[in-house]
Amino acid sequence: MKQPCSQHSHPHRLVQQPLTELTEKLRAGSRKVTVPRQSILDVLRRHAHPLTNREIHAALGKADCDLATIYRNMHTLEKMGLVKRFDFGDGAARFELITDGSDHHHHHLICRSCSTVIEVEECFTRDLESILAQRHGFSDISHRLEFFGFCPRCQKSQTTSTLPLDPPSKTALSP
Amino acid sequence: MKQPCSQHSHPHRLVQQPLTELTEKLRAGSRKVTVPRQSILDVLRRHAHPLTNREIHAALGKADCDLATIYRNMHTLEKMGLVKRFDFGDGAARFELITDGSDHHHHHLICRSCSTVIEVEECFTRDLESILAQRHGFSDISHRLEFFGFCPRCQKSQTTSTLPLDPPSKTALSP
DNA sequence: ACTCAGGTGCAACCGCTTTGCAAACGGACA
DNA sequence: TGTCCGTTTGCAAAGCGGTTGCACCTGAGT
Repeated sequence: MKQPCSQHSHPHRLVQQPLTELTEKLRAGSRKVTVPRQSILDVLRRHAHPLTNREIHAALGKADCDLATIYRNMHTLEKMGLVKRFDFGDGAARFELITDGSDHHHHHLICRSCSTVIEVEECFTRDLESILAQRHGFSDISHRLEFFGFCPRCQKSQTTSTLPLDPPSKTALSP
Repeated sequence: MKQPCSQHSHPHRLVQQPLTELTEKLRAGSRKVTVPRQSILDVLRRHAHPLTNREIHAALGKADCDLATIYRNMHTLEKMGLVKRFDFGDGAARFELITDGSDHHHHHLICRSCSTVIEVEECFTRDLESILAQRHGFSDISHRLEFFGFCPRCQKSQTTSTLPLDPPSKTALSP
């Protein structure tokens, strides 16, 4: 959440910067390049892992906008292929910027205790998808796949306490 | 939702029936074999695919109980290993009975349009799990995997109409 | 039958998300 | 630069899945 000097220097040039391919895509869809949209894209560009709408909202800082605006924009950006939606199963949608224009299919390994996120490049399901398409006549098959476990740090802190064997956490993510 | 003659015959024997291993498991966990619990298990036993809490509630029929009771019981039953929770990504948890006592790991192929569910036995992710455990030091790795697509019937009905190419459905499930 | 931990119904509540509406804004065009 | 129109925004209310506190009820051991 490091923010560049926001109060004093270049106050009117900051928002103009990300006029890259992102804004071009927006215009191509007869979508307007608004301040909230640029700020949201900027926040996502500065974060490696998927963010919830609330996290985006919190990270906006001075460029604050309504939470409803973020929800609406994430739908728009997703539909335009600028952003990808992930579901960690905790009831809150998460979003990642699609940087290079191509999707870059990947999954995540999430700590059930501290919600640390690690990107997973491997995906063995493509073959299975075509098998399923053939066998059941389904088309446009896609999948959702996420991994859950306990990260090294949380394993240690659990061992010290009286490790609750059954449901390891109520507050954090669980599959 | 076929219900056996409920009004006139054997009114007090109907509920007694499912005293199988299920109820034994309940007792083993110092859990009581109550009418709502039996009814819920009975509903799940009559359905092949995962049901939401609302669907279970609707299927209860005469043995109606509060929705909150179902929510509470699904947690209990899940914790006791009688029931398995699935997440199709539409915000509502779904539950399947674990019939034979063993988990029987599987996934689902879900139609994005009509929500038809097909069971998928294959799963290639076990190897990947151990790779991830080694590489990142995570423990107790599990995964969530579901497939989405368009079933044969919905493909046909789409072709007749002016197929909306982008977001195929707003009401149904989408990954 | 007595007793009590566990379970239920009810109603209020929580967090994430959507929506209706009036005002504000972006961008094309004159 | 000014006008215009469709898009977007802020605000507030509501929808929806799920949880919780509390008083009452019930299953099951004695």
